[in-house]
Amino acid sequence: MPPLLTFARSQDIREADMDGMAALANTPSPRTLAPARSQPPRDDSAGDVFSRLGRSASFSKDAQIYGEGEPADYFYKLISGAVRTYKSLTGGRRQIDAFYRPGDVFGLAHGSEHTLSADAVTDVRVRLVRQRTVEALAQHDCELALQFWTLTREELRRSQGHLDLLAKTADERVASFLLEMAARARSEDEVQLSMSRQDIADHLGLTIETVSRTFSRMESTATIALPSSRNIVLRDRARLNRLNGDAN
Amino acid sequence: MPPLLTFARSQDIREADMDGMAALANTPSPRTLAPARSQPPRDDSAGDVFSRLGRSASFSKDAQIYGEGEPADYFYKLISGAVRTYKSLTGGRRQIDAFYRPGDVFGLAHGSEHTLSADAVTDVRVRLVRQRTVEALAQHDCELALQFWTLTREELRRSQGHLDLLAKTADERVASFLLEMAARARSEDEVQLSMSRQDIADHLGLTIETVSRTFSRMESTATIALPSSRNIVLRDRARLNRLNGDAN
DNA sequence: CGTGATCTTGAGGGAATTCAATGTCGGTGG
DNA sequence: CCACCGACATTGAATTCCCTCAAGATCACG
Repeated sequence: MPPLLTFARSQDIREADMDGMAALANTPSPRTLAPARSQPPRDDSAGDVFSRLGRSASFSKDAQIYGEGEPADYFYKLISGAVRTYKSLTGGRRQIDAFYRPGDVFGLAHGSEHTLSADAVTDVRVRLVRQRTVEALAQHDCELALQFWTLTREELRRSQGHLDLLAKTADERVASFLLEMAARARSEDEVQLSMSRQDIADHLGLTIETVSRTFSRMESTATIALPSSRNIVLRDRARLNRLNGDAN
Repeated sequence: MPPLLTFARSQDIREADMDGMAALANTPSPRTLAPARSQPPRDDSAGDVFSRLGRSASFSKDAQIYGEGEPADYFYKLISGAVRTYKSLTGGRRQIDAFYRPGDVFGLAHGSEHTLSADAVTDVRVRLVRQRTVEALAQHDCELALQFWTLTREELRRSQGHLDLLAKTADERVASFLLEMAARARSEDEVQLSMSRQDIADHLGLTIETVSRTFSRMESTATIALPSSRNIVLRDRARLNRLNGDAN
C-alpha cells in the first residue's frame, strides 16, 4: 500500500516583513464566468488579525513552510498559491491531510509542536501571526477567540470528512476528490488542479497509477473529460455523486 | 473493502434532568495498580460548564445519542461508559471516527447539523450543554471561549492522527490502535476493550476478520497475549512501536 | 528536438476482503 | 449442573482490488 515519494525540495524561502498588508490580504482574484458556489465568508475579522498583526512571507514551489516536530510558532493565512499539509510515514510514504487555497487559514491544529509538515504546491504567499499573540489577545478579545474556535471547528469537520473518504474504494475516493475540488473552484464543472498526481495519490491514500487509471476509466465512461492532465471537466455529476455516496 | 454492519439498536433512552451534577462530573473512578500515564488535566473549567449549566442523560448500550443530519444542539461530556462517533457509508459500511472515555468532550465539530452519528458502546452517562448557551456565554467569557477552542484543537490533532493511521498496513493499524488504547488506560500493559471486533474494524478501516487474524498472529509471535477476546496484554511494546512507525 | 519530469498503460503479484465454517463464551431454562 | 442457544470471534479457502514493477507516451523546457 505504500506509495513512494520522490520530491525535489527547493529550499529558497523568501520572507518579506510587513509588506503589502491589507491590499492583497483578502482578494481571491475573481476569475471567469459561472455563479460562485456558496462560499463561506472568508473575510471574517480573524482575517483582520493576519492583516493587522501578521507579516508576509513567500515560498517558492516545493519549499517547506514548516516541518513535523519543529516548534509551532505561527498560524498561517494563505494569500496566493496552494499549500499541502502532510505527515511523513515510514518507507518514504506520505499522507497529505489537506490542500489549502487563498483565504484558507492553516496550522490551526498545532500546539507547541507541529504535528504535520506544510509545503508550497506552487509559489506561495502567506501572512502569518504568532500563536502566542493570538492566544494572548484572545484572553481579552472574545470575538477573536470565537473566530479562531470557529475556524478550528471547520477544520475539524473537514478532517473528519477526509476520514470517511479513506474508508472508501478507489473510485469513490477519486469521485469525492473531484467533487470537493469542484466545490472549491468558482467554475461550475471545470477543475484546475494545482497539484501533481503524486499529491492526489498521497491525499487519497492510493498510488499514482491507481489515480491515473481511475481518471482514465472515468473519461472512457464520459464521467469526466481530461483536456489536459491537470484540467478536468466534470461531465456527469450525477454519477460522481452516486459514487461519492448519495445513495448507491 | 466494505465491511457490513449488523447492529441491533436498542432505542430506550433514559434522560434525567439536573441530577447528580458535581458529584460524578469528574471522577473517572481510579482503579487498580500501576502509575497513571500522563493524563491531560481533564478537569479544566470547560468541565465546569457541563456541571453548572448542563443536564444529565443516560443511554443504554447501542442506543443512539445523535444521528447525522439531525440538528446539532448540544456539546457532550462523557461521565461513564464509552461512546463511538461514526459516519455511515454506502452499503452498510461505517467509519468510526473516535471512541470516547469518561472525561472526554465530544460533539465539538458540529455546526448547525450533526455531520457524525454518536452512540453508546456500553451503558453511558453524559452531561450535555446547549451549543447556543456556550457560544452565547463565550461572547463575554474569553476564558470559556479559549477552553473550547483548546478542546477543539486537541480533537483536531486526534483526527489528523487518525488520518495517518488509515494510510498504513493492517498490522500497523492494529499496532497503533493497541498502543493508543493502552495509553488511555491506567494499567500499563493491560487493555480492556469495551468495543467489539466490528467496532475496531470500522475504526481502523479493516474487516472484522482481518482484525481477528492480526490479533492471532500477534499472539503467536508473543507480541500480545489474549486472555480473553476483549482483554489484551501488550507483551512486546518495542515491536508494536516499531510497527507503529518508530523507524521501521 | 533532445532530455527529464510527469502521466498513462499493461502485466503480474500480494494484501486484505469475501464467503463459509467452526469455535468460544455467556446466558437461560430444563 | 449441564445442554442449548445466539452473539461474537476465529480460522480457512478463494477472490478481488489495488499495488508493484516495467514500458511507453506526453508535456515542458532549454
